[in-house]
Amino acid sequence: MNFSKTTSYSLNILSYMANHSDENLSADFLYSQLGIPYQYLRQVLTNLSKNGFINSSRGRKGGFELARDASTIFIADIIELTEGLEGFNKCVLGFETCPFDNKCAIHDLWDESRNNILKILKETSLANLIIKQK
Amino acid sequence: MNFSKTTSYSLNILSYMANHSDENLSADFLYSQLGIPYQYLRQVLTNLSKNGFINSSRGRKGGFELARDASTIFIADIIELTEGLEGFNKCVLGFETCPFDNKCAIHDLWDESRNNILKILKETSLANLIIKQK
DNA sequence: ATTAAATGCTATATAGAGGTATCATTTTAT
DNA sequence: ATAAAATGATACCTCTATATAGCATTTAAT
Repeated sequence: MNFSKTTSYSLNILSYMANHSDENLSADFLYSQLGIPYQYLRQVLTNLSKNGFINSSRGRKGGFELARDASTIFIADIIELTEGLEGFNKCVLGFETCPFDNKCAIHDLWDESRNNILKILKETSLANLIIKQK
Repeated sequence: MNFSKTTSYSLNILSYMANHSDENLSADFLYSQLGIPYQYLRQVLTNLSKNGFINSSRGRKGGFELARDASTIFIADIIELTEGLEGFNKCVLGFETCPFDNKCAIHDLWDESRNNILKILKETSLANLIIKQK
């Protein structure tokens, strides 16, 4: 019951970038700042780049930076990329058709709480993270 | 962002048993009722048995049944066994010490929602599942 | 007693997430 | 031009959750 490491890594990278916008950040530098294994960090960065969250520039002085304004990148978007949001639409008991007539006893309570979380994820942008932090 | 299959399997098995208390259920029969791979089902049953959730009887006419009253077995107890509840005490961004001064921007909102879920898990017993179903 | 039906136990296979290593390519500084 | 510093791409390793298989042991029915 947790987000994957890849999701955590991605969120951390992007948060860091949002806090250092207009700076070109190399994988080496990010490695020194975040506690992410170097080679895996590289892969995650590639993934974020290929999917339009960040831009990359090659060669000396190359690096990465946010591709869009931090206010337009929502946490849910990132999670959607890294592990999908399907988990938020599933029965607690783990079956598409819940054995209890497609609606087990805690379905309602569960859905309410889970929808709260989903709402947070969809409404909170990287910019929100920065602003609220300060 | 989901419970493990082992957790789902365990919840399903125990829910089923709560709905069929006083019946001795064999692995073969449970296999026919629940969609759980047979050999893995056996392992999960052994795990539940070793940890006091169910009793087993060997030999012909052997099988499994709840070890305690359904009202005393809470969903959180089961999850604690199968995958632990540590995930509910972690920072969204996945770090013990959140980069944002140990309290990132969505920490509060997040904790509230997550605590709601945890509360549900701790307060809902197998008996509640049956009762509410009817 | 013997057999059938059940669990107990344990070894092994498989798939995917996470992590490591290396070479190719691009760009900048000299 | 050349070397250094960066990303691009890709192959492979490792660990764990999940799944499979089979033998050992127990119990009940005959």
